Amino acid sequence: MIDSILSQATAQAVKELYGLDYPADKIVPQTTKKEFEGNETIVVFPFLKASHKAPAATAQEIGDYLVEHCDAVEKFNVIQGFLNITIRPAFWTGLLNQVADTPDYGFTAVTDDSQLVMIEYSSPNTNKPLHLGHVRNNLLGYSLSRIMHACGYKVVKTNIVNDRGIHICKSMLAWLKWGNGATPESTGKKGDHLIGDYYVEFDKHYKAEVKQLMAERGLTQEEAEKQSTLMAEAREMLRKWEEGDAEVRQLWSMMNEWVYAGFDETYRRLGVDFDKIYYESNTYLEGKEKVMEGLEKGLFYRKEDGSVWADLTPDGLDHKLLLRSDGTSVYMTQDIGTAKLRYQDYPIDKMIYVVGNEQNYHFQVLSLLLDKLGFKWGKDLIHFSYGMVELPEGKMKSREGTVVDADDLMDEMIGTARQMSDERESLRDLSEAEREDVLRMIGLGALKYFILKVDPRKNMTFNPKESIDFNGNTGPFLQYTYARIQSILRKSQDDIDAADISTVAPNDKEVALIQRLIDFTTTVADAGKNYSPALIANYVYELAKEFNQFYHDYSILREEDTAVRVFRLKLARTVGQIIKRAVWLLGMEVPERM
RNA sequence: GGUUCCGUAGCUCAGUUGGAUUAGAGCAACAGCCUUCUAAGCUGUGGGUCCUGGGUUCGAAUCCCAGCGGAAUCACCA
Repeated sequence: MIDSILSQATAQAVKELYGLDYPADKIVPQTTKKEFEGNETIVVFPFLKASHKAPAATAQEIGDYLVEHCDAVEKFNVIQGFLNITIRPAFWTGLLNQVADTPDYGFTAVTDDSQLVMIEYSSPNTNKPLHLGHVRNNLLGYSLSRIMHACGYKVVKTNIVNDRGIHICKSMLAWLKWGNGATPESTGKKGDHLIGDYYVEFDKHYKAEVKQLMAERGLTQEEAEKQSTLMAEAREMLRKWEEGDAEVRQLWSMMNEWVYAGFDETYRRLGVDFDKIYYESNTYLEGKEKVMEGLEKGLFYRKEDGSVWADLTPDGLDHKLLLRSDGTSVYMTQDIGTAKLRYQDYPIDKMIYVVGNEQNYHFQVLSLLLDKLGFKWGKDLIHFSYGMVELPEGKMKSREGTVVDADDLMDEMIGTARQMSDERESLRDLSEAEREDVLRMIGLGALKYFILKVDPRKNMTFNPKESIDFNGNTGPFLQYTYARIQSILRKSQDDIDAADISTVAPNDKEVALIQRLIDFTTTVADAGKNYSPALIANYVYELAKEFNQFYHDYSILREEDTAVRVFRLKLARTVGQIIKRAVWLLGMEVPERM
């Protein structure tokens, strides 16, 4: 808000002084560097062509104009082409009051006219439990949904569960062969882990069989894999499933239910949820119709063997298969089908797919195809593409047992939080349940922040041994800062909102904090525009750090001047409010004490 | 080979619409700070050819071109 005042005033100055129509929104004042006097800086280089004067002289003239015509400006100084403006103190306290009194500060309200954005994330397979890669996906998707909501969108969070296919049949087969009727109840295992175990079991036996075939009959690996009876059985099971074989379907339903129960628990612990869940078993046939429609319209073509293709060479891509020669659908066809159902269910304006960057090509193609097929949001669909999570040794391989399991990871994080808080006194007077809740927030906060602070596009390495830090640029640091602020407020005797702080002249550091609070608005907007939780994460860290550094040497509660004391308390409280709001956008919680 | 993305301190990362002599944090290392609001903190020291080379500009880690290095993808798999 101070920015827009200055932009407007400067635009007006340039217009009157030099007759230049320079758009106000192109003038972006920046916070002045610490080494220089002033609060906001305007760079005057863009105006030199109109002023026909040296940078310093131009800055001087604009500065004079601003002091005269703009209330907010107290004084200024000029260093070359940089106009450093000092804002009147009363303006800062006014701004602080404004932020403090706006409960939904930084957020845009959602109205009936708001656009609707659908965000797809998670999208697990039902043959194994969630791992670290899913965690990144889930946290990004969920945070994104909150950011979009804060930017004024109606948001529908959705999940497409890949509940059918050869991989599930492998688990089913292994369970039949070696399961001895094991259930989650009989084993005490979460359903998703139980199923995951049988998937691994299948792979073990399959590998052994292939190895044996190679040794006994001198086959190549490829030949041996083709002759594997286990794989043949799995395929047969898939065929039966597609036929609707009652027995297979029943087994399939039962095992999937176990998995869903397991997933639900993991999602609940992670703190993510969905508004609408689609199952691939319901959508995988839907796309066919759309493809046939496209074929009739001449958008696609059929080869002699009966397979259907899209020619995307005009768009710089390849030919893409849409229906196999036997008429069955492929991955792409399914996604078209899912899109069709979603479009029937919701008036979607914008669609975001949170899917790993290994599928960049897939979504490029999907976007073109949906556009051709007449989906209005097809062309602009957003593939929120994120990098892989790697271990120090390289990629995670579920078959080699090197995956970091989501449930184990959360347990570990909370365990570490417990260890670290054991010596702390601040939690002593809490009940057992309350303390557990705090530890949960801290452990998960560490995990969430660790993942979200990184630019999503980049691959990231996760070192399980060094695990996740609780010191420095971390979630617990933010939570700590918030908890400390709450502690200060608990101990203060002042009625913060009743006192008048308009007479207080904030010092440089206080001004810097207020400026940062105000920046929250633009940060949220930018995060929404760039789909970047990392932007929020880095903003809130800077805010918390600045607060900690500043308030560390301060004895706020012993400050004698009431107005100054209350001003500082109010500033602290507002910083706390903004931390809480910012962290909410990341799907994190803050404890009142820790 | 084609396409897309990435390359900043020993490590993990900020630096997104080009801006200020000295490019920032955290971790790790070293030196300090707990009878005063929470030490999951604060203060300080050391650590850099911003992958390389050109170009645009008053000004480039940021934009453009070329190259180098890494990742992903280019299936009648999902």
